[in-house]
Amino acid sequence: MGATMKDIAKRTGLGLATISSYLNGGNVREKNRIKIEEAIRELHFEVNEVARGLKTNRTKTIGIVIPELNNIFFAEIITEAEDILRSHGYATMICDCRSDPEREKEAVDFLYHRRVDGLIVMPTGTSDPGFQKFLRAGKPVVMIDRKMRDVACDCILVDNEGAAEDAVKRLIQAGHAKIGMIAGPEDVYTARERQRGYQKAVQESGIVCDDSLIVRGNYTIAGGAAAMRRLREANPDMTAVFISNYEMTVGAIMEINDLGIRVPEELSVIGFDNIDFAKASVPRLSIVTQPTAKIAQEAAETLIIKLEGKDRIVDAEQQDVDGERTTVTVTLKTGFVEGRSVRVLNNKV
Amino acid sequence: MGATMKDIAKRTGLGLATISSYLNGGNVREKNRIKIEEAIRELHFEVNEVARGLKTNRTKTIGIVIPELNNIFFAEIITEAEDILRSHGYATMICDCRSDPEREKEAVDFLYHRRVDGLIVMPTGTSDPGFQKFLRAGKPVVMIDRKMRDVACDCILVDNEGAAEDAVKRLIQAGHAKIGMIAGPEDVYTARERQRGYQKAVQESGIVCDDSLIVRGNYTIAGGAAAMRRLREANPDMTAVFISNYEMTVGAIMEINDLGIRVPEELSVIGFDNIDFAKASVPRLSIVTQPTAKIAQEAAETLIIKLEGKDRIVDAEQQDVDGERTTVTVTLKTGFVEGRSVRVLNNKV
DNA sequence: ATGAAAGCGCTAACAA
DNA sequence: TTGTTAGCGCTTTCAT
Repeated sequence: MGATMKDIAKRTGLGLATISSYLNGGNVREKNRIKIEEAIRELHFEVNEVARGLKTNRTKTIGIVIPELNNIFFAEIITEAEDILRSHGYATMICDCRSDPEREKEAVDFLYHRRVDGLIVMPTGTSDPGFQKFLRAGKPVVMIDRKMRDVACDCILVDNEGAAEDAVKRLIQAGHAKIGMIAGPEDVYTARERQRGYQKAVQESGIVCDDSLIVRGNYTIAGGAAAMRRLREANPDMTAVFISNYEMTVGAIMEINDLGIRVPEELSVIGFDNIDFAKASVPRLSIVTQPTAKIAQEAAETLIIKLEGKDRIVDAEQQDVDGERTTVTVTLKTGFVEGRSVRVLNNKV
Repeated sequence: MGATMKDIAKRTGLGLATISSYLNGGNVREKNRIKIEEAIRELHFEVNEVARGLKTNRTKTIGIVIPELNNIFFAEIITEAEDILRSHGYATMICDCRSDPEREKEAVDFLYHRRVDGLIVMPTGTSDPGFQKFLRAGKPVVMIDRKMRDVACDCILVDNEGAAEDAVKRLIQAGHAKIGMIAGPEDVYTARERQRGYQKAVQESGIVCDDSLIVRGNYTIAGGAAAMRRLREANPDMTAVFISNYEMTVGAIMEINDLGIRVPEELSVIGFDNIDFAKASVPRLSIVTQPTAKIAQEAAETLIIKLEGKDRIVDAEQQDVDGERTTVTVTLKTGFVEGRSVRVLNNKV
């Protein structure tokens, strides 16, 4: 349908190589450059990336594998990453594996067949769903939000433990001694980290440390609401609660409203993610925020550097010899947005 | 790196065509089939889709263009569509244009260059960002959630007007006469439709129809909260409110809680989308639901049928002569999930 | 700086 | 059924 380089060559009377050179930023005589540009315009020529990909063995396409697309935190990262990659000429193929390791394997395999140049992933399962295959083929893999010990690749992490620890310490500093936590699923990496942060803060401060103060939700709105209720039932005298993801924060707040508990007079609350929700809450919620844009940016750039850097063409053998390539692990700091949901107990507000 | 068909041919002593035939479901002698399969296994052969795409001029890739990825309604549809398409062997390239017509154009152009086989889009702008180019090239475009008069393609819509009308009529039937609406931005197609539904219901019933009863939010949580406040201020005697998207529903509910308004005793509420939120609300919220999975399914299937159907190879000329191809417009019914947020005024509860 | 020609991995005539 | 061959549109030596 569309015009090809051949057409441009014919039209301009130049050789194929010259056109190719022009297209790839090579040196072309001024006179010819003009002719070529004219022909391109007239013939509506557009490079066929597919053919180019076949030849160069690079598709200029990045695969993205995530647990859930309909989760604001993930969606925000993806949106941003896609934007950056596209501005560098890379297309993205997104695969939502619905937190299912089986589907995750399929997705990775699918992307491998599609010959994507690299991968950005937020792993779901515990064992490698096929990332090694990419690495062995010299294709970069960047892991987000989570690390896997048996896959040596770049990682962009968030200091989840530190974030939780910091949040809980703020509560402690404000004079709270009986602090509940709505934790996430045990099999989720970040959930474990956040819980560890809570425990660290609690233990270091020597305040009440009771198992009944930690209730596990499943990262959903309903789960957060149920957890809040159980937490309150088991600990009527609890003065503060830390909720460890967005959906559960929404659920917990709804439950708090329903129980008629006043925030922060009767209960202090620190939530997670989503500043929009925090701002709309009354009183405005204090929350831990994750640097989604920064995560995406780091991930995309790490990938692009590996992709375009001079060490791009790496021998599969050589990597095996090395045992591991130079990989980077970036741990980003979380933020904290102060609201009015934490009551200061030990001195006047 | 990977083995090619040639390698398989050499290994088995067969010709290239036989291998190709096997790969594409052709008839191959049992004996050879086994040999081929063995060779494929041993050599870890995998079809190079890029090469195949070059030859067949089909990339087995679908482009998706949406206004916002971090919007649950869109994300749910995309997730589902991606899943279906992938199960049919199609990869999806998703472009988030952030509700910006300019970016939308870029995205469509980008996907065109990438030679995607078809498009699923939820248009943002008012003028064609380049869909015609696809249609002229014989590539199907399926529009979701919205129609554009100057682009003749398949459309999967939701009966927004009917949904709003139905919701408001439920309130009227329950005896409410002063019903507020939190409407969406004026330049959003679905927002206008929902507003029209409200107006229709109100007018037909001859109840109070005051401009101050419609307040426009911007489809965000904060916008919903602000709108709720204004609505209440302007109409202290309003007994019911209809909120026309999910984010604003969250915001409105928060504001209602903050103002200490009891639902449904003092105010009846009908929200939109997201059943999770509705369920976790206390009292459980009555909401209009959109059939996201069904939308995705219809869109994906419509596309696949066009793609694989016999009328696939359509002449550009012929289409122009026809003026328009056979296009389908499907309008899906919305659902309604009954909660406990609507008070019945005219008789006992 | 430019041209000629080979070939990336596959499909699809056409022959056998 | 199977093999031979000619491209798909591009990049990339290697000459010129």
